[in-house]
Amino acid sequence: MRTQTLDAFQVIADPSRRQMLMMLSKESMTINSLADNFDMSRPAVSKHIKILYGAGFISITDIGRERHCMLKQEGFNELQNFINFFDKFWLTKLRKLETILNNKAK
Amino acid sequence: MRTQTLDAFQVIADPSRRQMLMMLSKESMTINSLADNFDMSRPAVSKHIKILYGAGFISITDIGRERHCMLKQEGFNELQNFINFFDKFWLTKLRKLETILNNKAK
DNA sequence: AATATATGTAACTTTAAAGTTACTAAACAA
DNA sequence: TTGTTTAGTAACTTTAAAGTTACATATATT
Repeated sequence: MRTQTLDAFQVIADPSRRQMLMMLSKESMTINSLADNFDMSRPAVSKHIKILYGAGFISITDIGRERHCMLKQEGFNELQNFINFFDKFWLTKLRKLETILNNKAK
Repeated sequence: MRTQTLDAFQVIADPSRRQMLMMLSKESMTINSLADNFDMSRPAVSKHIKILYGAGFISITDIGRERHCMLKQEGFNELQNFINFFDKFWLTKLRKLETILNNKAK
């Protein structure tokens, strides 16, 4: 696995990482407690966490030898912007259709 | 390039495909007119379009030998659900914070 | 009919993401 | 101090996404 920083879209392209984000929406978790829920080695989970951290999806607080991961809003911003753009597109399209229908009804 | 169907998240992980979706939000375009805007071969664009089509991001209307591509809402649904989930998460978190602050102010 | 245009497909190469195992380092517990 | 737990890193392998070129096919155009 490459540890080079991935962009927000690449980050959520991986199902395991999306699953990790979902789990972290319930409670903050350590690397090991996350790893318990996945069918992959602990180092693999560790690298996913590094990627999530690097892209601003989570923050990490070290408590002794444990690393506590919790969600961070920053990473989601680019995705929200993308989706918002197309939400507006579909809304505009719908309005145009309504206008056409209204004109026909006259 | 594999032509196997990719999920919605994998589809938008590619910057070229996101760019294609942005362009199609302005106007419907043929494969060639799309390809003119990218620094890659026409077959490469053709395969991206196939992927976008396969995941429900675009519909295609054949007119003679031309294929006219236009946006289709279906492909965006899964992404919207994902983002909505976390939008709600942040909103809930904000409300909890407000409650705490209000209690302190008493 | 011959030619040009628009597109798809097959076969191939390159690259990097995702995983593995083995090892290291730091914090804690005995 | 010795051993256990938590986590990161290095080196490596596998796989598939992304691109290429060459060729095939169908529709227009002349």
